[in-house]
Amino acid sequence: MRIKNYYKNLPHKTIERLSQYRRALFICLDNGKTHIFSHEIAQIQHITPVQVRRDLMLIEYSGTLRKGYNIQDLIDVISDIIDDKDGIKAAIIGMGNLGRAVLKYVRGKRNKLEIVAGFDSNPEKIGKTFEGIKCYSVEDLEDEIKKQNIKLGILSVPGDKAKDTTQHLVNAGIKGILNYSPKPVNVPDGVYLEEYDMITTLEKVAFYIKMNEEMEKEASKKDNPEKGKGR
Amino acid sequence: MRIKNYYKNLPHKTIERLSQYRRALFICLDNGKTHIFSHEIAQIQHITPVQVRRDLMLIEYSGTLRKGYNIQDLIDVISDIIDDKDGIKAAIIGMGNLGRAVLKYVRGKRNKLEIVAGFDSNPEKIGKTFEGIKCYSVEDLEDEIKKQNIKLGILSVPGDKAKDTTQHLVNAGIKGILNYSPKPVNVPDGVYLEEYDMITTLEKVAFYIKMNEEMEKEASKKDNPEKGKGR
DNA sequence: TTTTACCTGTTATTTTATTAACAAAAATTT
DNA sequence: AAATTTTTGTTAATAAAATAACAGGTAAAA
Ligand SMILES: NC(=O)c1ccc[n+]([C@@H]2O[C@H](COP(=O)([O-])OP(=O)(O)OC[C@H]3O[C@@H](n4cnc5c(N)ncnc54)[C@H](O)[C@@H]3O)[C@@H](O)[C@H]2O)c1
Ligand SMILES: NC(=O)c1ccc[n+]([C@@H]2O[C@H](COP(=O)([O-])OP(=O)(O)OC[C@H]3O[C@@H](n4cnc5c(N)ncnc54)[C@H](O)[C@@H]3O)[C@@H](O)[C@H]2O)c1
Repeated sequence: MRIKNYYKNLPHKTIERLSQYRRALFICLDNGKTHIFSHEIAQIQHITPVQVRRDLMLIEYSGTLRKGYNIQDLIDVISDIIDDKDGIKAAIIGMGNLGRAVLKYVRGKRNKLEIVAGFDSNPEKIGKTFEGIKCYSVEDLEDEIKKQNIKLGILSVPGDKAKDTTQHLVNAGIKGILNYSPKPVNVPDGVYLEEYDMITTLEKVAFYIKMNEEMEKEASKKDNPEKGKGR
Repeated sequence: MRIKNYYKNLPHKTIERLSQYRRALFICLDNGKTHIFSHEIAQIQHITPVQVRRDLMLIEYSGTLRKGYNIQDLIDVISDIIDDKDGIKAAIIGMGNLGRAVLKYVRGKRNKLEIVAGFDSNPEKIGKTFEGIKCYSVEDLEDEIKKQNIKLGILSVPGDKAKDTTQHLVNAGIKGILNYSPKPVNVPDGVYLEEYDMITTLEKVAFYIKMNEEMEKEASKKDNPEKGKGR
């Protein structure tokens, strides 16, 4: 029991990092490497080597002393943990700029996470194929989700449509939603929700830019104290 | 001193939430509301009312008992803290699907965070205008960044161009980078870096979908214990 | 062969973040 | 006018995450 399900107690942050490690490992593999040290992974991910080793300890993966971790092995172990054995099907609702950017980026990258359908309300888009996946009418949303057993919905519709669309997804029995629309939505218990807003990320970067600048200004005042006297 | 700079000690998570609160407050203001309770903000953001009140305590903003917080006031207070007084200019490097989606979304939404230029290597895009902003050649990147005093770079170029482009941004004296390219990049001290990968977010959602399902399966076994005996 | 340098894996400690508990005050009800 | 309800603001307690400390082992160097 413990052996089988230990990953259910993994910290949320570790789950995120495992996905990031795997991405980094794929890149390293492409570059012809076979082994990697914790400090190398750490450098790529901008974290500490201890953090990496601790995460790997939690998933009970061991490397070789002085040789590091076997990249392909580690990819397999991480995949075992974070991927669903049978794969999870996803759909994009709202095939605009963002929806298509997501589709293009994700499509074909992970074999256990497949985008199998798009939905839109615009007649010009309905029936068309984008990156090899078909765009359905939102009117068929509930039916298609059920029929194709789609569990994950990626929401990229305009803000004023977010609430209704979410309701349809929930009605269809969706299991998780990644909401990129500009309005927060609500889901019932049992549906996992994640929301992301680029403006928040941008504002965070802007805030720390401003803070760094102010701290530099203060530091230079200390070097020339006569300049920073008046108060 | 303490009064002037207290926000430098705000937790990182609080900074993120302040941006999210402000977004929610804008929406409420649009809906004609003037006041809001902590539990209402909490409900929108899927967090607890205590979290909200604690954040507001940290920024020393007080509401009115039994009336809640004045929305416009609170927006102003948050803006004072997270916005730069003189505004921060940003540029998008890589005007593809993603770059244009970002541009379209962010453009004009925040008056202290302005996207003022795009850059691309594709001759068909260079010189064109998207959403009212001009697309320059990457060859002019360093010059334009310096000339226009652009401090924030949004990276949405293909992965194999990420490293070089970052170097150019750093050379030009950029202060912060938001990297959406599929390869992690490195920056020197003093440059604030944030990276975001949709696949990581998707994989996280997929992981918790899988976990929820397995937990439900186990729970139903407990209800029909005879079914789940064999080990 | 001994020493040194270099990594891993784990436990202990510290820091950061969240939640709980509760006092105080204003509006509302009885 | 007393009691009740509702909501804020703050301190105290808990939980989650990150970092530090270090033991132990292996390869390479001396
Ligand atoms: N969260 C973020 O970081 C972020 C970033 C960029 C854009 N956005 C937001 O995401 C949304 C999509 O952005 P975009 O640039 O692709 O916009 P867009 O206008 O290009 O695309 C929206 C698409 O949704 C379709 N649509 C409209 N109503 C619909 C409905 N009821 N059901 C299904 N489809 C419907 C439209 O036909 C269109 O194709 C916008 O609301 C935008 O504000 C969010
Ligand atoms: N992090 C994420 O969540 C995420 C999501 C979607 C896409 N992506 C990635 O972001 C990048 C952009 O995605 P997209 O869908 O817009 O791709 P795209 O191909 O539509 O856009 C890339 C743009 O970059 C331009 N470009 C190429 N080399 C350049 C250079 N040296 N300097 C400046 N511009 C250059 C191209 O001309 C093109 O306009 C891709 O690498 C994609 O994999 C990341």
